[in-house]
Amino acid sequence: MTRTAVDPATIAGSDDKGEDEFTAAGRRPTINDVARLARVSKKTVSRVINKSPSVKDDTRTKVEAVIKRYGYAPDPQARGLAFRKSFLIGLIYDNPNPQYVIDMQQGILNAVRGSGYELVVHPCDRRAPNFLTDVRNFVQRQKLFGVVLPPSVSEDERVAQLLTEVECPYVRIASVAFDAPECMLVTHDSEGAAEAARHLADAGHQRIAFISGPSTFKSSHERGRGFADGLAERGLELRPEYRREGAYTFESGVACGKDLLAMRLPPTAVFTGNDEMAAGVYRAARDAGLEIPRDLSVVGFDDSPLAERVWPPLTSVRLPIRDMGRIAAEKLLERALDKKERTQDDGEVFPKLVERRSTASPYSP
Amino acid sequence: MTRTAVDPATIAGSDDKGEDEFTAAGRRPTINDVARLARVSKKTVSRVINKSPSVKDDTRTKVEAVIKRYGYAPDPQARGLAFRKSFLIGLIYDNPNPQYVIDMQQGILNAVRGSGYELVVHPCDRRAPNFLTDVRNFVQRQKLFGVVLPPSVSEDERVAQLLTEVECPYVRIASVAFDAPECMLVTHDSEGAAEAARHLADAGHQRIAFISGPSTFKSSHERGRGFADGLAERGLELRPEYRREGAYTFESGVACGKDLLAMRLPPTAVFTGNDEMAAGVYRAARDAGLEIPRDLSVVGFDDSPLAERVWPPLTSVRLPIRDMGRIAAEKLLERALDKKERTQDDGEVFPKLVERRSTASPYSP
DNA sequence: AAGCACCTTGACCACCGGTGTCAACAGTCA
DNA sequence: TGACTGTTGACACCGGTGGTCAAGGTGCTT
Repeated sequence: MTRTAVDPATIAGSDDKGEDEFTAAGRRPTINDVARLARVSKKTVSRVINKSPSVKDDTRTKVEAVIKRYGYAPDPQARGLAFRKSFLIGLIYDNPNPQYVIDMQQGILNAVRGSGYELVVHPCDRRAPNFLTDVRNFVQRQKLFGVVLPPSVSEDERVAQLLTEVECPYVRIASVAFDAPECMLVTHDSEGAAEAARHLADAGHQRIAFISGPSTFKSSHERGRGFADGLAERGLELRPEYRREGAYTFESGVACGKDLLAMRLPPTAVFTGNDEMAAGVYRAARDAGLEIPRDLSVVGFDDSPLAERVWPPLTSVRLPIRDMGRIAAEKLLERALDKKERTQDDGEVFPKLVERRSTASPYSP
Repeated sequence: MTRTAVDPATIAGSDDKGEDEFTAAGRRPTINDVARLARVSKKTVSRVINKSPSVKDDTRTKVEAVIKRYGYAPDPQARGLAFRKSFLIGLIYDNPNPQYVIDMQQGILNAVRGSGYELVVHPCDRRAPNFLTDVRNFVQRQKLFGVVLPPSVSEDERVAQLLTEVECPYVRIASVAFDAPECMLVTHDSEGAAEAARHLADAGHQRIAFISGPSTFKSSHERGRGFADGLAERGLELRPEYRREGAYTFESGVACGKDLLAMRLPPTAVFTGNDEMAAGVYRAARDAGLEIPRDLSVVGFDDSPLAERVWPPLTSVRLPIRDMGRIAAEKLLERALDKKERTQDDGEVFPKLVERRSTASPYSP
């Protein structure tokens, strides 16, 4: 039986500082030191570290005691060299939203904390000519253990194909499933958008607009589709003249907002693909002399901190981004643990509408 | 002469995909392949990679041609194992501001792009009991090439001492210098704060308040000192009763703002330690029925995107955070390049006041 | 009691893909 | 001819891993 399992967690999580000859000096114990101190061969130490089943319990205990006592942790470089793998998880992203990225990082780190894995971040530009080469170099040279792909990189089939080619495990985070379940974390954006639609429809709005993100994001379509479906449930239609395509930026939100409000029959409610653009609509409304929510209801997407900082506080659809990062990383790590233990999470999360004070019934003078 | 120089840039920056036997398969060429194809020993290839001066020019040319043709790049793990160093730069931070962190990351990555170094992020909690052990484990196990320390971690002498112990180069980013020049990047926050003070004083304000960040940040004191100095220049005093200590969070901004505005003689202008708290003051002012800037002038610090998204747009002191990240990383890399080439940047940056629409002369009815 | 299989362990070697050390081999100059 | 310098390669090593095989212990069977 070949064991490819790799899990230094038990030892890497140790908070000991080491002792004796290893305290003062900067020198850390090696596997040879541990072998000597435990009076076993280094091969046995290796067996313990890699959780080989053919080690007697008291030998294991003895070795683990020495490991813990002297704060030994295997050198990831040496181990990686032998395994032809590193213990680095890559986060490849092309996302303008800092809060999204930070939360995702935090989530991933929560999952790998104390496991000996580390997180390497790699922002990129999907439109750059050397984008794919860059990603390939990054993944292959670092021999990444796995990568997490949030939108919009997750939607790029070229990236998925490339990672398959170089045999690098990945988890794609996206609003709908378009890959094998173990490679996907589905966020069901459409559900959240539908909830926003029902919320606005139930408030009595008829002229309802939608500002999407760029069409290069699948989530843009998905949020649009969910929103239209939600309106349809209430017998309303998302009319083409009330649709605009933004760029997920504040500025594009201002522009689309101004454009919508300049219509002969402007909308009384706007749903935007993210909070940044909602903030842009706030600006447009203010410039048009309109008051939110009296003259215009606004709903955003992301529930970023910004939603609480603008006035009035923005009703927004929340995605549990930290959890997403955590689950994605867990899915990667599962593959190393021989799939023994599966977490409860099935690779799905659902958004949820957070109601604040930016929506009201349409004003009828 | 022992060469510790490490600079795979020339090759790591290559965008070639390789050829022949290395194109189709996932297999990448090793140093042995290059040696064989160039008809030299692998040691000589190693010499070329490490820019050893004792290689004949035509040998070097020959080897470099093969390297380029087959898209060879040395394995960072193997190299690291031999060097007892990795090619990973750590960013250890304890900072609640996502924009700050993302900008810093981006700056660091700009500096190391194409150099073969990668960025490993390590958020932490300075107050956690295992904070130092955690940092030590991270740095030592990964054998980090160097670390960048933004505030507030940069201000922690225990961290600096620990890094010195384990012989890990670091660059501390802070508002004042308190370490050797090659270890410091000074941001001179006090200058920006003074500029804010002069701006408010020149507008005619007399009752001027300051909401600092937590006292665990040296920058809090530094910004306060600079602000007081700026006021003093104009013959004004920063009175103790107009000082509050916040936590760099929106909520703390609201609280301190409400507290100030409830005074018998409330301030007519407020300077806050960051933009988040300024947004909090906005909220407090609105809740008190005050209009900005008519009834209250506000100046923030950071010039985060938030400054443009609130209404009215916030006047704020800008720090060039991306540049700071870039310069910090460059300072680290310089040490590898045998200090031959020094960049122009001396390890200093200066903040700058960005005037928007949140300040005016005090309202006198 | 002997014979047997099985479990556990270690000794040893090769290997991952690079680097340091040192010696050998030019070629040049005195 | 010898000393010196510049260039190159053989070999051990970084700190782990896998593989093979044999030694010793255990428990089981007969």
